[in-house]
Amino acid sequence: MKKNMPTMKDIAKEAGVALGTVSKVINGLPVGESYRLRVEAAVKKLGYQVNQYARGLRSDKTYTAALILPGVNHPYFAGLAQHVCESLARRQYRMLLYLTGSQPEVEQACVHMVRQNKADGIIGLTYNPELEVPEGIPFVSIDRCFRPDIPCVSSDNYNGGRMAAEKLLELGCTSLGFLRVGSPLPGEADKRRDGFKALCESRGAAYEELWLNDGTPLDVISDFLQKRKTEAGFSLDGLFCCTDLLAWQVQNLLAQMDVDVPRDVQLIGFDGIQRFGDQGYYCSTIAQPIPQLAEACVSLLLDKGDAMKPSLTCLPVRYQPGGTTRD
Amino acid sequence: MKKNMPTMKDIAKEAGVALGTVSKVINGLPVGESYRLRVEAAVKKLGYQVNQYARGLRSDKTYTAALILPGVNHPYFAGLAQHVCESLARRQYRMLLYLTGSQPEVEQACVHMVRQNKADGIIGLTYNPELEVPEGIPFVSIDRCFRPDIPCVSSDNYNGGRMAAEKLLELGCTSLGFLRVGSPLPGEADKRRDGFKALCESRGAAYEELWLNDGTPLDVISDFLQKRKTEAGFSLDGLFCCTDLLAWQVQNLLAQMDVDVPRDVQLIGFDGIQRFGDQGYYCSTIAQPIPQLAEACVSLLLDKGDAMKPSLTCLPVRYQPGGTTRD
DNA sequence: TTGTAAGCGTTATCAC
DNA sequence: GTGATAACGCTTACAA
Repeated sequence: MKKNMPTMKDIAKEAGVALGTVSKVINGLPVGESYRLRVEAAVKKLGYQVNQYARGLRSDKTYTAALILPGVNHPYFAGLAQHVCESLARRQYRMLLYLTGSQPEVEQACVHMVRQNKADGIIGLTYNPELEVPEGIPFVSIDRCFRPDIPCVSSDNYNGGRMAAEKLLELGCTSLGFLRVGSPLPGEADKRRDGFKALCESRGAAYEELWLNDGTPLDVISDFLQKRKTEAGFSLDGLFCCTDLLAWQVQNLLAQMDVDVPRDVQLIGFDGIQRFGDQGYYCSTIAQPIPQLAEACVSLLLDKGDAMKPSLTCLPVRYQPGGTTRD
Repeated sequence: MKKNMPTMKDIAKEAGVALGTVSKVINGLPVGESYRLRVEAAVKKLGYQVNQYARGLRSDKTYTAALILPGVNHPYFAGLAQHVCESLARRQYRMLLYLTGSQPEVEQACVHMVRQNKADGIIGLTYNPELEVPEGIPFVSIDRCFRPDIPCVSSDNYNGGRMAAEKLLELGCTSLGFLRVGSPLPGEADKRRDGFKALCESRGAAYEELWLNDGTPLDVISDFLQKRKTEAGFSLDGLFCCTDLLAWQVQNLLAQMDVDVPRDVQLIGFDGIQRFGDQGYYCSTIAQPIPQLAEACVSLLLDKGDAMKPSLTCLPVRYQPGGTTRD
């Protein structure tokens, strides 16, 4: 493979100039016009490509960033991967993708691997609360503030929760419920509840919640819902689910119970997941601004201003009707 | 960043051995027991990590592979990315992800970038029929045979088409239709039609088709369906759609037309896409074995046997009921 | 302004 | 079996 790959030396010989001159031309440093033309011609003629490895070895700049995610099969993660990759590409960066399955040890191993591969930075959506991040390598965290010196980017979960409550009340609900299935480890997404609850209380609306961890059988949710079924319909008339996935599952459970959505209960999810990536929403939802989240991460990681980096960046969310509310 | 990173030289000094000895220990080459222990202790003490860039520079082995995809937002692509990444990780390889938006020039640019970054190989799902692949860098293609010397991996699309027809006939259909929206550029997926049609003909079943390119407005499909609506129901009683996405769109159109699925028409898609990645199918479908496809690609790319590489590897598909058929 | 040469952290080839 | 030493392709002082 490298056998046939021309090097700067070859270019220098072909163009009849010195090695250093070639390097300067490649890197856009000032050089005599006639020399530049000769070098550029030789580059084209031999089809020269810089060897990023050699460059990285020498100058500690690899134009590569690593994205660490639990997986890429879930639409939210897929969206992040897509847009982070695009944001990086816009800056001529390549993306190394590491998948962890949310296992703390794997997350840690990924960080070590990144160190080996000398990426210029890491964007990570991780759960390991004790993740060791070697200093010197820029790290931006998604949805999780796990160290004050590591900038975290997330949606404005708190306001998202508030918006959900506000919307449900605006749509005529009087008795609200919050359902949550998620990681037992704390994260920014937990604020969805806080915002929702806060608004309920400030408006004096009835509030109830079910807080579960990942892995809880659906039966538990089913029971919760079943107990609230009344002859006329349902004792709660507005439900906020912490994710679209949960909202979708709840929708199915309610359908099985002959509770009509949105007539008997109105439902709002969170995330803004679309079928097949772009074919419409599963439910009314608080949509996360995924492209902007991605761009914020990349910008925070690479656009080195001298400015102090905010420890938390919250991007505004947006209410998206999707058929499970009466609007 | 590198300031604090210990190098082999540091290890050698710490352990009081020569540089070459350290290298041998790191690479598992035979070395005196006492030396090995000393080196290993030093490695642990200083927290040494190999610099893959330096290694790559020297030995042209980077333990990195590139995956080139149109995007990662669509569930099929997301599944491929997920499983290719896992298959690579199992072999201690990292994955560089390049996204092209199916644009031929971008695809070509990605191939060039990979060359710069000296990946050990490329797995690509590309459309550019004239994609130039520099020799010397292993390339495995997904769903597209575009050069005889480049191994292609895909599902057994032909048999998938046959299975769809067979299943529809088995379920009582007598008048079958094939619907297709896809790239105008030829690919392995086109064989879905061939298999479907061949089985229809061999069984003497009525066959009809609609062959469209990406970007065609839904109205065209809608018109096609509308024309086949009869008083009693629908003039076709079995429909095979070339993708689950199309099957889902057709399902919606039929619902709008008050044609009942699966009562009036039975519907089979292709791909095996699940909602939220793992929450059940959109429709009855011919499911692609995505983990196996990924593993096949990686194996073909990295497991260098002296064996000749097959120019086409077709993996078996599986029929998956999903509510749009009467089984 | 241009050319020269010293590394960057590894691996691999030799003498010892 | 072990330890110098020369590459690998590039950047960057520094000298011409």
